[in-house]
Amino acid sequence: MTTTRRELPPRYAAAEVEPAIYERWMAADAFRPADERPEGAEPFVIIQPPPNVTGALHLGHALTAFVEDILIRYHRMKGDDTLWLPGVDHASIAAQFVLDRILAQEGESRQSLGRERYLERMWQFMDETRETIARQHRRLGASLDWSRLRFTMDEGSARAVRVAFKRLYDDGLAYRGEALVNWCPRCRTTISDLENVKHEETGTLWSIRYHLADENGAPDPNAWITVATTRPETLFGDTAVAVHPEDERYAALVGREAVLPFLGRRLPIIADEHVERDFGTGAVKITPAHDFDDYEVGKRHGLPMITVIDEDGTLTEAAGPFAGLDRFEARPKVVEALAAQGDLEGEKPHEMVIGRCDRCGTVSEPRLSVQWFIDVKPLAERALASVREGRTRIIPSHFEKVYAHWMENIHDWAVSRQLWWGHRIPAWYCPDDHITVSDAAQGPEACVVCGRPASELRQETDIFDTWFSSGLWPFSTLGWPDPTPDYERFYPTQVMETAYEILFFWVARMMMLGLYFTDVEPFHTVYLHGIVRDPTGSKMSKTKGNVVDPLEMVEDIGADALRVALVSGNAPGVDQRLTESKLVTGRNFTNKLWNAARFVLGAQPEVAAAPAAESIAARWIRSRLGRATEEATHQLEALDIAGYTATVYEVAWSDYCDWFLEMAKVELRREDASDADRAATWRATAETLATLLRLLHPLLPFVTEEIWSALHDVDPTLVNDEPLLVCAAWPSPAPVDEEAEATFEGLSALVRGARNLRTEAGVAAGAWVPLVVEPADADAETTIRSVEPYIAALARVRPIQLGADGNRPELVAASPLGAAWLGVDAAAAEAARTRREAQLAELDRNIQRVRDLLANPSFVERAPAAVVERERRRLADLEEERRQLAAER
RNA sequence: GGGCGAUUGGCUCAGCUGGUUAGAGCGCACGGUUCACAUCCGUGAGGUCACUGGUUCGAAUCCAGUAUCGCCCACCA
Repeated sequence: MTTTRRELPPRYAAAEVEPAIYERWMAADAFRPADERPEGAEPFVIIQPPPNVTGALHLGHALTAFVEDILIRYHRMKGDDTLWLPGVDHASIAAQFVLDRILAQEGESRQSLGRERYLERMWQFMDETRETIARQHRRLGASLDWSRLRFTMDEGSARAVRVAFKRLYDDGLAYRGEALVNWCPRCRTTISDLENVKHEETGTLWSIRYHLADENGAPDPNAWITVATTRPETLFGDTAVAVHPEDERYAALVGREAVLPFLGRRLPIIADEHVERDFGTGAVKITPAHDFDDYEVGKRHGLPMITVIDEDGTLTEAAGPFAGLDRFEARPKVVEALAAQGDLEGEKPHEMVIGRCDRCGTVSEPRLSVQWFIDVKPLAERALASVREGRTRIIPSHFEKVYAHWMENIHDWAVSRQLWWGHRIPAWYCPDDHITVSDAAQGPEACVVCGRPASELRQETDIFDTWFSSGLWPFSTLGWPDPTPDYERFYPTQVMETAYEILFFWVARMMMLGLYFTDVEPFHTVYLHGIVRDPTGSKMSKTKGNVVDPLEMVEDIGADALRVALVSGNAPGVDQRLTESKLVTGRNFTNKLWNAARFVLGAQPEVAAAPAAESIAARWIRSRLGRATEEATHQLEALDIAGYTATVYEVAWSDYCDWFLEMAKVELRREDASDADRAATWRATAETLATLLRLLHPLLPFVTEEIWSALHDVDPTLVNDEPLLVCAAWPSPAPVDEEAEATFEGLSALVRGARNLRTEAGVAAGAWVPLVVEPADADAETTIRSVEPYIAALARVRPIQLGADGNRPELVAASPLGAAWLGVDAAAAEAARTRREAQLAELDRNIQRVRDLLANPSFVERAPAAVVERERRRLADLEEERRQLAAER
């Protein structure tokens, strides 16, 4: 019977091979769940953060895709009913930011196009970038179910948004009202607390005299109260001056009035506990429309609220002579004018915290305006309880505290945005300003209050914060609010995986909205990964120019290699630096596996296998792979990605390649082997390679698939007649073969010992030297005889003499099978004796340590029996080793 | 001002609920044209696990405190 042969090219050409493999997976429809849940299968659904449509994927996306892909591939192989749904987020503010920039290059702008044409242009832009993102995900190997691709601006999302909002409104949790919000004068929209990023900056603290009003209300040139402010340009909006109620310095002034510079408005001097006596002058100007603290003070004291800064950041008419100036131009001018009239008492640098727009970096402006809000407190309570009570857990767990702290201090969510790109708020106003909220696609038929027909209603022009639709993602993508088959089958989900950076933005919102609308936790585990940084630990950013493009990396070293680089040794929630050496490690690993496969395929004998007894090497590697399977399975179940990676890396490289394949070579090349023996050995080699490929597949999907298909070509039964690895089964652990493992332990110790001796004795690497072994007992002697060819080849020793002829040197290696030494001359042996003595001393130290431990009655009494037993065995092993090393001549 | 995290060989990092002789990759040293792989193979050096105290038979691991670094949250103008 002749065999089919397959050869692999010398180099794994990732850039060509990987896309072709993805095509094969797609053609086989490998990522789409079966039409119905298979009998007995467990659901496993991962929620992926839909990337923003605004551009290309970065390394963070790559890490996200890799972690999730590893988990989903494992669960798919395991036979679970898996779903990993791809999507894209419309990212309203970010998208507008990007499009505005593009338009600017074309000499156009949002304003010049108008809402309708702007949105047309946006859709066009989206169609391009959405495809880019999908293509890049495929290039990374992400096994997403593309048949379920969703977009937060599609009709399903739009309907979910309307229904959700109407329900919140009907339940009294969504409301419209005037309040002070963070405003970005550049983006000209409200931004949420989360989008208002605080920066520590050095500003100036000015002390300004506000003259007291005399009996006629005119400023008294000789009496004043000095206020401290960092924002003199807002003084036109002042409506009071406040001091602390118990501040004796100012007690007499409370109830009197001060006069506002430039405008002459009279400001009551009020007492409020909000004022810190020790800060500045102890007196504060109160500008309720431009400061969150002052706003609260203003509300408490019923002060007027005057807006002096417009939506574009320029001063309003209320600023009198300074009207029309930009807020930052106005500031020095106001200071100058105050100085000119002698009312500037002082200025000093001041460390302060300034809010900036997350998107564009512009200093945000507290601004009084009418907005839609959601009262999220009741939702937050449930979301908090879910995590506290363990119905949803967060990995790593310390983020549970961070989450709790945020939930406990949550404020109402300002959800309206004065932007165009997004879901328009489904609220309609009649001429009497009655509000009608409707979830119907075509809007309400009439005003719910006065019954005016739809034709007289106008819809709110504001849109929703992007995160409102993202917050519905786990269920809106499955068909909610309808009880669709997907919703019934895949909701609630299992794992939500994302970067810790968006814990509040997204995860918290999904928890709150999910619980509120579906009455169940949207996922049971939140897995948070860290940030990928540059080699110096800096965050990657376009402005710093230190951005690594994952797609370039992939073209260079392959998606599998990049995956190893990003995923290995990275604990959840911990930032990592991506270094050149990690990338090289990844590349080398794929290369190693590739070459191992080349060897296996190339070593195929001419004659096909006939049943034969399995060699000790094959038995050992099967057993070893069984243990690795068990370990990897536990690690993947526990979401320990780095642990899984380490396990399979180790078993592939050091066990399969370094030990097993070297032993297989011995079997395949020994002259006394029959064709049947060779065929059997080769078959075991190929079969165990297949098992290894299954274990490695989630980590190295492409290269393993390519090798798998070569094995399949050679003989489909090698891979259990499964043509595609992606659809193949996760291995069930082979039973442990105690005998084979013990034998291997003995032989590997002998080989290692002999290699040590070679190096120590300075034997040339290629030279064959005699080895003498003194077997520990009769069984050991039998065993040694059975593995002699392995020892000879791996340690490059020949001949191997069993039993000492009374001429034992001091330089020996110890092993469970017995002591061994090289047949080299005395001088060479002498050269290494010192080292051997050091080894003995080390052994003695260890023996003493364990003896002491066992001699300690409280250890023997209190430590678990298994621990004591293990120490006893260790002592025996150490003593045996010492006996062999130091045996009398 | 609160809170969280980190501190382990030259570098980058693993070490779960306390029980190994503290690991890996890179780097380093020595030796290798053994017919899969130099993107490789073999051997080796290198760590009082930041510091101080405590709990325990036993601590890198738990507790308290200190130091340095980083992050998050926060309405002192």
